[in-house]
Amino acid sequence: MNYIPMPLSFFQQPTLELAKSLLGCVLVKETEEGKASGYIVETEAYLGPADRAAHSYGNRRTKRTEVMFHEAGRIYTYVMHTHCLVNVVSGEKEKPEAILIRAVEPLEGLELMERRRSGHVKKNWTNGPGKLTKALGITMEDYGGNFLEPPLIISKGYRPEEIVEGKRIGIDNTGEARDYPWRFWVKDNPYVSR
DNA sequence: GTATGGATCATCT
DNA sequence: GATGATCCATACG
Repeated sequence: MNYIPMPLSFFQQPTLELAKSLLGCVLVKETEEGKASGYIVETEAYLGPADRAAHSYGNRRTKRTEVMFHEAGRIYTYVMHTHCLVNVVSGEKEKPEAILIRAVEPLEGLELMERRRSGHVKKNWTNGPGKLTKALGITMEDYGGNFLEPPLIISKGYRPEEIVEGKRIGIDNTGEARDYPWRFWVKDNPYVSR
């Protein structure tokens, strides 16, 4: 299968628009073991300065959040407990906004994913932000790169029939930011988390 | 089906 | 030393 990276202009949409546009696109990771990919079916937006739940709240700029201050299309990976999460950097330069990829639907490299997620049924390979990174082989080594060229790219996929929006997940002590409807997913897709 | 607690580590105070 | 943008196993209804 041949993948065509989305153009830079695709990533330059407003963050909430991009979060919706990413649904149905294909996330592809190439490693020495082979290629693995999946359709993006769930995303979550983090709008820097105004978002108490974001790492970049109040323009907090540290070694970790640095890449969010760069141009759209860059890769922001982050280690949470025992897992690695992956984000698409959006917004203009100096605007620390990003979109968390929460779930994908397995497409290519099924045997590879099955090995990486051994002991689980297919549905549980990629239906969560920490799971899909493991299934696709995404690590902190991808931090700071961009989605326009290998080994990690976002490619054109399909156009979802219906997109649903709702409150974010996994945020409970961050005040009102918890209730912002900044989570998007493809309606009725079985790989969406929860 | 829901609820709870432990794992385990980079990052920040 | 404290804190999580999580996952998984276990317990219970």
